[in-house]
Amino acid sequence: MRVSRTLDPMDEDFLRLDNQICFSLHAATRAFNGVYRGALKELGLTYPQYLVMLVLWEHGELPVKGIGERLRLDSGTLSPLLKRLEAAGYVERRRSAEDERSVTVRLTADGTALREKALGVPRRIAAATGLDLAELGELRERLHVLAARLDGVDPDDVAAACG
Amino acid sequence: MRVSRTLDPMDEDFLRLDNQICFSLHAATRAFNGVYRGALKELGLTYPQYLVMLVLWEHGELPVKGIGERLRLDSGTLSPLLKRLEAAGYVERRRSAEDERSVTVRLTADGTALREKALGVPRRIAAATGLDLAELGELRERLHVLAARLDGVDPDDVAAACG
DNA sequence: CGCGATTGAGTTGTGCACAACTTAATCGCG
DNA sequence: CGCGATTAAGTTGTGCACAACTCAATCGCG
Repeated sequence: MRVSRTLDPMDEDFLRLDNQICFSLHAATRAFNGVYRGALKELGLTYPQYLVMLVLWEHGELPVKGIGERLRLDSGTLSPLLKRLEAAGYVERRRSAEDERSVTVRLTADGTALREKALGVPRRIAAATGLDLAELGELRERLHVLAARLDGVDPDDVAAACG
Repeated sequence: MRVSRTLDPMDEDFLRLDNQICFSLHAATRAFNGVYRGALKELGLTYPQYLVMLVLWEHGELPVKGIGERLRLDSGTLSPLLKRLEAAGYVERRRSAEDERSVTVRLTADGTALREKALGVPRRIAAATGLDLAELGELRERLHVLAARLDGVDPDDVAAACG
């Protein structure tokens, strides 16, 4: 009963298009990472570390779980990353008093001060894209919708249909 | 002399927008990866391995360098990845006769056969995005332009302007 | 209250990305 | 031809993403 699907000549086109789309996304992300890498080197931050700092600059202080919710990252990724940010002197981690399971991450003076040096980064990145603010905003919106849609997909659905 | 730049109130807006854009791109890529992960599990492939297989299904046989050029990946990434694809029985690697520096990667019978099972994947992914072919094509084009633009940027330019 | 279920953080193991490096083969210029 | 420069692949080391797991603290229901 699934023969009609796997023999569909459209699938050939999909495979070709897929080649281009998934590669484009992959390549765009890595290109972005590369440009950020250059911009962030002087701050001593990697790109994911910069994301965490952005969140902390906005919220001041958050539990690890709160950072993870905002960046969709789990403790397996955040724990070592935060340990490195702490070693760099940009954040402090302290066990919460109310809930001993929770760890609160707070900016140090150095971490707060780093924001001043980071202010120039986004403008430079935006310039490198060659897009104006409106176009960047639209791209952001599209990617946001796409990510939300994909995050809502049941993995088993996709797996089941591709067996 | 750079005070006039770092005090520009626009930089505050850029930092906020940047927060959203770079996060959106990051999140979209990881969401895509997640959906592919589910779809590719039954094929025994990771997403980057799938990209390599797509290239090989199209070209049949390529030197490592040729794969790297098409996917913008270096030997540090490809060598171990190809070793795993070889261990899985999907490709063969053989030292080129004409140029002993080069290694030719070729599909095995299993690797070629795997394409049939992969044909159903992209359709399923496309469905998960909720976008039609035209929209996907447009997204691909935008990302392609963006990546090309960012790849062309001199890293030192960006670094210099963010000191 | 007491105990099983849940939750938050961390650890371990695998794979990818990339920088910096090594090694061996080829190229090309004098 | 000979030798320094370049090139292809591979290795090493760091950091991220994620799955699967541990452990301790908290929750919540009987």
